[in-house]
Amino acid sequence: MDNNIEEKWSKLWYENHVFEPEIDEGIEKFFVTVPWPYTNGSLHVGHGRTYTLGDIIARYKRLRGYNVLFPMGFHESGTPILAFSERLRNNDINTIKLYKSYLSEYEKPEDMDIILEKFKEPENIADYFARVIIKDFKNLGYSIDWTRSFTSADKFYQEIVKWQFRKLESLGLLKKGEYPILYSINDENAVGEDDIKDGDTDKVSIEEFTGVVFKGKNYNLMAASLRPETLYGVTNLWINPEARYVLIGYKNDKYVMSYEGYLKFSFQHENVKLISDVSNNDILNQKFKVPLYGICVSVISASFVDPDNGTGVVYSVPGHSIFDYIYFKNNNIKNEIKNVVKTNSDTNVENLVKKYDLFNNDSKLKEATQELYKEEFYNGILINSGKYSNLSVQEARELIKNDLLKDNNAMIFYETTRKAITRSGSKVIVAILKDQWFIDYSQKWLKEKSHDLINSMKFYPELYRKAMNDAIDWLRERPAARKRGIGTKLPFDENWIIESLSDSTIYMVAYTNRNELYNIYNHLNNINDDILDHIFLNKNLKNKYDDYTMENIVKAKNEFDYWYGNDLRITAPPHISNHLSFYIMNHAAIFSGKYLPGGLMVSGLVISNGAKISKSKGNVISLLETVKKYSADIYRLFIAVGADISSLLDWNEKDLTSIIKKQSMFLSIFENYSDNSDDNNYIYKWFYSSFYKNLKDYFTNMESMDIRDAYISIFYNVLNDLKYVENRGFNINKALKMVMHDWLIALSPVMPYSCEELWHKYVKDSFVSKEYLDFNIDDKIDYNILRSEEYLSRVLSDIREILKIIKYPGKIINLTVYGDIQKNFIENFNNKTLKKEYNMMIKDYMKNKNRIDNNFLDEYYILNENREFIEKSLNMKINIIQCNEILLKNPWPGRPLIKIE
RNA sequence: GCGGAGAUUGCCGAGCUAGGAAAAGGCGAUGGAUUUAGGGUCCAUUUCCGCAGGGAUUCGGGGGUUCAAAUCCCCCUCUCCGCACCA
Repeated sequence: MDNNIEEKWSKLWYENHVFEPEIDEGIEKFFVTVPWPYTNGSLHVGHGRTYTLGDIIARYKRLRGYNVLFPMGFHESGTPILAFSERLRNNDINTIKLYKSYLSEYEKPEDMDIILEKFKEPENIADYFARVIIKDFKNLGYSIDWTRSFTSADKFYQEIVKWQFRKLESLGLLKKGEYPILYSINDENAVGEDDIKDGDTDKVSIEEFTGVVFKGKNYNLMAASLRPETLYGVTNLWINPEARYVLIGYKNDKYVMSYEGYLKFSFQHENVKLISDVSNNDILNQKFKVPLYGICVSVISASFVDPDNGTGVVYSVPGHSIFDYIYFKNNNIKNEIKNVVKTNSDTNVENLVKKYDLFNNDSKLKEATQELYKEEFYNGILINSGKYSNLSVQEARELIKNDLLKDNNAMIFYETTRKAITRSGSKVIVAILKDQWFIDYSQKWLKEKSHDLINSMKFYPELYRKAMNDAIDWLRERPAARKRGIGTKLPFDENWIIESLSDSTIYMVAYTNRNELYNIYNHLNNINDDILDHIFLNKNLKNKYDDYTMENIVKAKNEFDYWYGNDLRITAPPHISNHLSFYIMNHAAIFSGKYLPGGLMVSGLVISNGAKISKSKGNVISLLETVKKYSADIYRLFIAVGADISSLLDWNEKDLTSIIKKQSMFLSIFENYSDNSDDNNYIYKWFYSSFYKNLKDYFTNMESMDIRDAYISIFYNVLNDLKYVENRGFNINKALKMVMHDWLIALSPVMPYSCEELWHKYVKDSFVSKEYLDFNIDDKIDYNILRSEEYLSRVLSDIREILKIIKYPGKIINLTVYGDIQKNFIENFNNKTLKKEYNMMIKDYMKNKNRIDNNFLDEYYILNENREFIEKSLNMKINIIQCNEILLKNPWPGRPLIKIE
């Protein structure tokens, strides 16, 4: 199908408002959504799966007679667009390269620099890609109602987000608290994955250390540890002889730690004061008391201590730390080594040192440490640890940590899981945000409501219902606002921007009445809560509004009442633990009854040529490129039949080729069509029945969203049937003519362009995209005729099997079909009214019993009707005989006797 | 580690929910047909054995339940995904 045809229909659909539905109380509505795309770049073949599935379902529901709303908007919230724009402003080479590659799909080379220049303003990136994505989606033939489109940066929409947050607040779901974040000291800003060097490939996260306080005469030492449960095994403390240590004041007490540690600590606690530097000798000359345990230990220099990890002070547990143990042995330190954790295995410090030969080869040091920690964490029991003895390591760790914190013997110290710098080269640490806003998803009433909702929804495939329920249980508080990024200002505190996933949980409501809300906002410059309460929650208006506003309010409410409930939302698995959970929980919190989500479809991931799609693998294939190269219908066909919805779909040339072949076969059958036949044969009746059997299977499968199976029936099987008619020597045009009308409608959800073109050429001058398909087709299927054809092919295959085994060439085939004798025998045998003279048939009957067909087809007639076909297929003559005697070896229904001469 | 999904033929993948002659469909391979240059299209074959439509063996490994197990139950091995503030 050439691009001109696609363009033509795309334009005509748009001009004729084919996909812009209006309220019609007489018709049942169906409201389907897919997540709005994020507009920081162009889309690749993987992105297209969800959107295409959405369109296929929208189109299918339309042909089933539903009033279908399939809208689309754009997500512009969050930091990535901002970050990309900033990098362009900084002339970052990789970012420029990336955006040039996006632009090269759409623009002439000479225009690119001008556009790139504009991208230094973030909103231009968002606007630009929203525009090209619309173009991509139109090219793909999506039946989207673009008149209801909006973005998360639109002012009127942000009124809804604010309303939503005030609702959450009134429900007691908003909270404030402390929260650790990744932070750049130089930039004085929170940093995300995008801001960190190699942040996407080597993830940085936050680790919680226990900063244990060792009391001394003049000041305390703070040693940050991940394993507070080993406290009773402490033999000494370590500091680095080369590092700078400082004395700090905090909460009426004095502490010593490395300078780097102090910097981090000061971002995690309030009112931390740097007093002075402290000489290493001063520290080394003192003893410090181990909390809880109570003994005093000395401080020893150790070069392996990293001043930029934790506090730069480490407590030494040679019994359970391989680093400490090796340093003990290498430096001949005589302190007693104490064991405080017991496991049943041989995995302990000494054995691991031997196993990996760590004294001579420290390359495996980290690995061995991991192995030890894992073993002790999961299987360890505390010993020699005072009142904590006999507790499991997991219990003891929590308990000791809490006991230490309670008496100010420890403070929480956060550290990054690896050393990280931003793209601009400044250091990334963990800072504590005061007054972080959270949405509290941990509340029981909300979890219960959400589970109820999930259990009332439809899931495709079913397995995601459990995944969804689990995700809801696992969710706790979620930070819901950030200090920067594109988005809506938090209504209670304008210094905060609502976080980008939290501003997109109920946005589908605005698809129903986008234009009216837009009007109201433009007219009033805001949208009061009482208006939105009225429209969305059916509450009474509190204020008086002018006629224009009232008109829009009434219309907006009608639209919402008619369309809402999002009947089906389609996404990918990575959304389960975030977007979909928020979607469900926010709806459960705010809405009820028919306005709650109706169903969820989760489609598997798309890979490309066997590998995960990523820039580094070089297998990113742009959606636009694909459509240009192949065609929208080919892409859509691949999405529909390439894999089951739940399984992963591999985009590759080989599978694509076979789909292209099938599609061009389909097109050429139509191309060669002419209405020229008055031929009559039972094969046409068979084809007709078989077609409606396939259509019936199509309906069954589409109703349960098994799109692949549905299209194997209606596309592949029907094509094969047509070929079969042709191979049998009959007229393919006559067969095609009988089903063309219904076939094109049924295929149109997946191949809208081809079907639209063929429909206009051969059927009539209306839009196939708006045609309905009759669901009641049972009376069009003649099962007897389908069985006849099955019978025929079974006989043929039996004959072939025999021919294969016998080595001599036969000339004539005698086919003896069952007669009245056999029929009567079966009936009488079942009724136990068998006469004596038939007894000799019993043995033969029993032997073949489970292969006998109990539909008594007129086999004599069928074989005679198809005599020519059989003879031609086998290149042999056949004799057909109807049996009328009692035999030792009988023909039975479905199993004629075959004798080759 | 926890939670989830999975292992079927040369390969990709159905079948498993409701147990009843395993191998749908596709790709690849083989043979044949076709005035097919080649790619194309069609027919057949593609676990093994078989000179009559038959038989045997198979669904990651090992047990069990059952007249009957790819399917239900238990154990083991291996693979993939998620584990949080990021769209």
